[in-house]
Amino acid sequence: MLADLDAVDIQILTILQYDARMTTKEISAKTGKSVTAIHDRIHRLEERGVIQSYVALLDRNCIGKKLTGFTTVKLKEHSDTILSQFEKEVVKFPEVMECYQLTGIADFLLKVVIADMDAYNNFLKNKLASLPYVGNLLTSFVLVEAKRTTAYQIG
Amino acid sequence: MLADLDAVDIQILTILQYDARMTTKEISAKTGKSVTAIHDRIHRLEERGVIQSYVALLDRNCIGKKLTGFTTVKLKEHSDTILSQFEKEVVKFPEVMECYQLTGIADFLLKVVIADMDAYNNFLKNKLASLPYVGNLLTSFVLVEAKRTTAYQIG
DNA sequence: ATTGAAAAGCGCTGATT
DNA sequence: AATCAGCGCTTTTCAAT
Repeated sequence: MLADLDAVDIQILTILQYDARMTTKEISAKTGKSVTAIHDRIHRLEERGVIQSYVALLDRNCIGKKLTGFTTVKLKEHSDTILSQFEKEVVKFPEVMECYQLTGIADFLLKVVIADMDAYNNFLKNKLASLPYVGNLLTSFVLVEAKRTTAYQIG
Repeated sequence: MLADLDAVDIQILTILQYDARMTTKEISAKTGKSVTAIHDRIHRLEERGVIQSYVALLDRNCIGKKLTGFTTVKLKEHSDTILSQFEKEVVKFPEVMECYQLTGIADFLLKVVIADMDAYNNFLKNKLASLPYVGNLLTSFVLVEAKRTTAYQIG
């Protein structure tokens, strides 16, 4: 599962995490390796699953998602069945961008990205709270997004 | 800021959010529009900032990041200067993937992705807690990542 | 494992309808 | 808007070291 990566692999991954449109030629120039070598390495990184996907990141304001919130969820019961049943249902909501089962005070943490406060309220009342065994809900809203990256520092 | 997008734009954005490597030719086939039309639309979506970037997403297990945690931070004082000073410093840590200023119980929420529990402990003690005006820290660890997507549902 | 060169496909532009 | 043609660049493959 843990892939052993040499310095060139790390360079490639670091570049592609920030700009997936960089050409093999440009990466070749930056690394001092040949175009084919870069091409092969990228191909192997994809095959090994180190690179999972290439995606476009959008500006959420441009598509009318003005509000981000984090909602912690406590369930009323905690059997494996009930936890996984909740998980199975909650991930279907498109507003739920992320869902984590956590240690500590709550059972789940949801990151919700949505149009506005009315929509959030509607999501909580009509969608989330209507799932079975949902107990306490506690929501905090994002005032400032100081940092959000998908790029890991490698090595 | 809010871009008005027609049905074809939404189709394009939806596709590229999941697979940024799809060619204009393929998108053309899926949408029934010409290749040039798709090309122009993508170009305009990039220029308007609707599409912010194209990135590669990695499997964090492959690069040795086994632990994800959420740490809430309360500061001892809450002047604008102190808040923005903290923000400015905390976003420099590469372990901090996301940092939000929140409403409610805490001042900041950090998403931290890191090698293991020892590294997290070290991060908290030697990096985070050493920033000025840091008060209470509360961390929850991710047991299960049930959903994590970068793709918004549009429209 | 890396290289260089050749082949095929894609992005991009401009002209035309 | 769509089609077509054309150029350059990129990807991809192959033979060779």
